[in-house]
Amino acid sequence: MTIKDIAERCGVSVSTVSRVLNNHPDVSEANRQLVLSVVQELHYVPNNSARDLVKPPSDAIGLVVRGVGNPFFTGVIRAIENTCTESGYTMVLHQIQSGEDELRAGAELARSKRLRGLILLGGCFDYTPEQIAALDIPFVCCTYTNSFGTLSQDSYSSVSIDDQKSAYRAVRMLTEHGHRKIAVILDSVRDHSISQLRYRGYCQALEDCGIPLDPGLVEETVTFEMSDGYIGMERLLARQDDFTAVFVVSDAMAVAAIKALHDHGKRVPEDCSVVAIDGIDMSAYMIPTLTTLVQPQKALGEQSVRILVDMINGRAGNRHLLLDTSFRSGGSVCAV
Amino acid sequence: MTIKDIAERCGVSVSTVSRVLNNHPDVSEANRQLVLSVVQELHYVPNNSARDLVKPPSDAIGLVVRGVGNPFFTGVIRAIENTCTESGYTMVLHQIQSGEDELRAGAELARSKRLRGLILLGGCFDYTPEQIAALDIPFVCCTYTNSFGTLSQDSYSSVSIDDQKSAYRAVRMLTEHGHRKIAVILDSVRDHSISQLRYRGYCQALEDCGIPLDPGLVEETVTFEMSDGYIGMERLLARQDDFTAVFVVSDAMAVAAIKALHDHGKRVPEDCSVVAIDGIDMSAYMIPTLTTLVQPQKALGEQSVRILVDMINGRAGNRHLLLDTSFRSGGSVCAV
DNA sequence: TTGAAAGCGCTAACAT
DNA sequence: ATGTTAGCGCTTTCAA
Repeated sequence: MTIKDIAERCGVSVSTVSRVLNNHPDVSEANRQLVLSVVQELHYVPNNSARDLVKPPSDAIGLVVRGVGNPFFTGVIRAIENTCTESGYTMVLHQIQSGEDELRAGAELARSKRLRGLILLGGCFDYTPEQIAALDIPFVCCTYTNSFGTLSQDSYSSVSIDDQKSAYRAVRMLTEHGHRKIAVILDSVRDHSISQLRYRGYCQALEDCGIPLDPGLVEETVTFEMSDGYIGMERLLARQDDFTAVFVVSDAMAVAAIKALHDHGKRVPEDCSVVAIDGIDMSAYMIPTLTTLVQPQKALGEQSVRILVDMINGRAGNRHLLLDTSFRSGGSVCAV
Repeated sequence: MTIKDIAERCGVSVSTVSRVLNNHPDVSEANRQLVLSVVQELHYVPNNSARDLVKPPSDAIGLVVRGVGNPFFTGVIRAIENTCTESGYTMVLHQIQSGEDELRAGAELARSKRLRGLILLGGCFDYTPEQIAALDIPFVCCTYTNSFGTLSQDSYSSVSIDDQKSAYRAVRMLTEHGHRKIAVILDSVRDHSISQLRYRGYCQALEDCGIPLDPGLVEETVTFEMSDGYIGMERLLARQDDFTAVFVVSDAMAVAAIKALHDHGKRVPEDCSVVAIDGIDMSAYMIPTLTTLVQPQKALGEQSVRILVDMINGRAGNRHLLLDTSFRSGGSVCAV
């Protein structure tokens, strides 16, 4: 079932059919109706691959996401979608697996869909110049930067928070509440991940307060999943339970950690204060509300699109935006 | 940068380049290496649209999702992805907006990607035969059925729970705990949505228990968002607060409703019991744990793929699977 | 082992 | 207003 079948059935040429399908003006009303009715009747659906192949660069912006299910991404994706639409662009979302290479995926998407620009969500922190060489359209790293890579600042754009600083703030907030025994839960501290950056902030805060780093209070989990937040806390408690506060690398894991504390007879915040970073919707509905440093999801998405659109239009080059987290004071933290 | 550029640069024909790119055996090792190195050097990336256009039906299964951010979908998507891979198929995820037509999107995806089958997640409950006519590949509705439509059973497949029955079970569980004043929070009860089905179960349960339906206890929200769970509960409380239990249409909204109860000085479950349907990850980490009827996310995804694969292989025709929800007893419900 | 050429479905000149 | 035709980038016969 192609445009040709429709044309034959109507007794017109493929161009006429194409014109009708694309709302071109130069078609007689009679033919327009005829084509439309046959399209209906035969249940014709266009082949977008063929269209993509032949159409000039559309006004499409690609969004490559690793893990659409990540609750923190939800708000960011929505903001990106809305801002794209407002700016007259179409967003094409492409989800990739944990093992996949987002740059490769992005490059393929760019070619196929003739994208004008690309936004990467949940990518790696350590690109090399060769890796991004295949990308011949502007792109922006959303919610992360090339902290561990060798990219020059002017070869890519990014919109993110300062992860190390935010973690620092979170932990300092705890020390200001008199906490000295502060545990931390995160996934690997040495794989160039977001955890590594946030761990740095944790260490820095302790150091600035003259608190020695206690390896027994550092819990490294296998994954970033909620379940590992729970397990991590259990392992922490099994090892030593004299900490009065814990900094968890993400809201989701913090929620699970709080549950683990509760299940082991510890009250939050009386027996243990909990602070995290992210500010996902759900954590605001916890009882007590999770105290956390909220990433500006909406702004992260919006600014990513704005920077990209500016680049597409040649109005500006690569830029890097470091957005501030906002402190959401919940009930999960109290003074010692 | 096309395959032609590579060919010219290498001094070979496009066919040779294509062979290398597709790992065909009949290429001399020398040429293979040459092509590969030039591909590297020029950062060539293939155009998938052109590939899709010319390749025979791949082993790809399409997944059209309305709202990837929906936490309930997360587990289902993961199961679908895993089962596709296990079965030797590739999953292609396509996210659509609330206003978009999932059947149309599915049909386009099917043509473009030469899909073998389609899975719809979060679609409408009221298709007509004409609407599905454009779909010339097998498809299965995942987590919903055509309850309000006019499709014949053998014209489509589905894997879902019995929403009405599950709601009935949830409410009966409350009545068995002695509750008579039972409120309900859901989005529109008359838009052919999942809420309408679950509302029916609620009404049926009340009727079977001889409890008259009190319109003041029925709270219809505008959206399915968490925030509306909170607002819904507030409106309910403002209207009359003598109910001892509430049935909420989804876990996410229930979590928010519990927060609203708490913020208004009501304890859960002592002052008000709460039960929901879904069983998202997060609700298991609530304090108290949310009592809910858990949808078998993994099975929903797995079975959808199995049915689809059976159809693709001609091993079976359209089927309908009604999976059971499992009761998760949390701490959000107690006897009057 | 290689290359030439047809054609996938579609759009957009260009011609009429 | 309509038809003819040349590609878009790629894979795959078919010949050599």
